[in-house]
Amino acid sequence: MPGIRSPLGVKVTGPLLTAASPATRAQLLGAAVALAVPRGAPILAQEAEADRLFLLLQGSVGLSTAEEGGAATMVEILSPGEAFPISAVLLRTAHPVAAVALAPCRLLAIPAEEVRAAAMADGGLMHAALEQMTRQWRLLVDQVVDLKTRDATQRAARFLARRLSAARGAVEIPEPRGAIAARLGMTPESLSRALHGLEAAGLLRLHGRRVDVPDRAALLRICAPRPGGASQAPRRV
Amino acid sequence: MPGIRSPLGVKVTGPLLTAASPATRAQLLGAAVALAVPRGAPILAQEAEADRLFLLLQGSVGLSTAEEGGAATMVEILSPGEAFPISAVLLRTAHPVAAVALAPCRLLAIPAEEVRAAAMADGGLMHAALEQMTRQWRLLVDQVVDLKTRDATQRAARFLARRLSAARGAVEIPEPRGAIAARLGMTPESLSRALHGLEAAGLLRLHGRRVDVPDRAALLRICAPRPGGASQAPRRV
DNA sequence: ACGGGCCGTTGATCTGAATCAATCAAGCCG
DNA sequence: CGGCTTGATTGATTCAGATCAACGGCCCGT
Repeated sequence: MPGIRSPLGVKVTGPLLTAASPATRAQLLGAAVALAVPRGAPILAQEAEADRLFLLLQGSVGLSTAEEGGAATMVEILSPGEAFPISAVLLRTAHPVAAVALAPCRLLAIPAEEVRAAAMADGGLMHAALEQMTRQWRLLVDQVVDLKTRDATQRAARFLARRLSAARGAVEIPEPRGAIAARLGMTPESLSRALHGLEAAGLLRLHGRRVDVPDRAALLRICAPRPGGASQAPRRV
Repeated sequence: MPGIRSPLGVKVTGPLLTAASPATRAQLLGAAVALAVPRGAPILAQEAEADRLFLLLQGSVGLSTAEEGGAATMVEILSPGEAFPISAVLLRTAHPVAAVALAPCRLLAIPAEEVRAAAMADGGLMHAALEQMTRQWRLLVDQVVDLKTRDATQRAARFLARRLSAARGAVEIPEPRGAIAARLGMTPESLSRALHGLEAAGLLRLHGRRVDVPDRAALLRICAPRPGGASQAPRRV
């Protein structure tokens, strides 16, 4: 996908804006404000109404929920190119999850009013928004399946494999271990053990925040669903 | 929400169609075909391209995924009023989950072409589609939080409480126990123990497929997140 | 350079839920 | 009406992963 150079001089990629017409895109980018946030900074409070649409250019943003009891969960980790919170901005509803920077981030912020006006005028943008929500839904479906049918080691292996585009190579993990563990539904201790177990099996090598994966296919081979999981659907009810 | 009487004589409710203009709605309902399917019947195969949009009028439909290994997961259980697969129909993409009747169902099927044409012409329908995808996304967010932060008993209690509209009353559970257990991420044995544990605690009474709940609030009180769950987000990284 | 706090790792123990196995209730068909 | 298949329940056992606790390294600021 070709990058689009905004008036701010930053390259903008991501499926949402590329689906808009050039005129719409120029309009939106003209209203955009670039910002940088340090690791750990809150970007969006839980249940807040979104007055801006954020485009993640660099870094990593975690979507987490905290219940009154104090327990928090990392629901999703967003990578560069993603926009959020799409539906909260377009539908004028509160966003049920908080967004926090898990690594130093560069973001583009577009006023919600502009985005809504553009979506009204440009059907392609609305279509792309539906595509993005569908994509987010599918990612959560995958996560639910993972949580229900795979053990901790398999979930960790899949997480790394998904970050690796090529068949072999290195993955950068800029997020703190605790955030990854929360995203994967386990404790930091369990994540550490899973990762070191995979290293002991020769499937990867840990170098601080870099992980070398000699063979992505081998990593995924570990992830076959457990023969008898907590998962049986009624066959032929 | 007022019911809309279709040419087929069935009452149609649900947020998707009520958002369309009367003309669009009449057009879609004119093309609709009513059908009834028995418990256990497949409605939509996994990864299939959807040629029809289904509206669930009565019964219960399960969305499940099966991986080659044979393990299956119940991702979501749909109630009357829901439409599926919205995004697969509108975006012409394959639906990643299979749909199966968990109870005898009455459905309305609308050809995909009609729905796409209507969405093109009627902006309200597209908007409603985005709303519905957002709703589905939020339901999955809730499910992920449940799986990560609540134990089996709490998940079972929340499932029942969510089916109960009033503060007290009876819930009908037409679905087989195995399907519910799969939706909740546990085995049928664990679900049985959780349910009977709640009954022993006086929070509900089991009568076959009917469950009496004397106090919904008490049921939900059980569900406070575990003080220290597998859930800590990085605080002030 | 030095202290201190935080993050990640490692070890020991405990527990919730899966698994294995058997029983029981209930449709359903012949 | 009785046998048979299927689903729900109960019990015994096992195990993955949470919890509790301690340690080491790294980065921070002074």
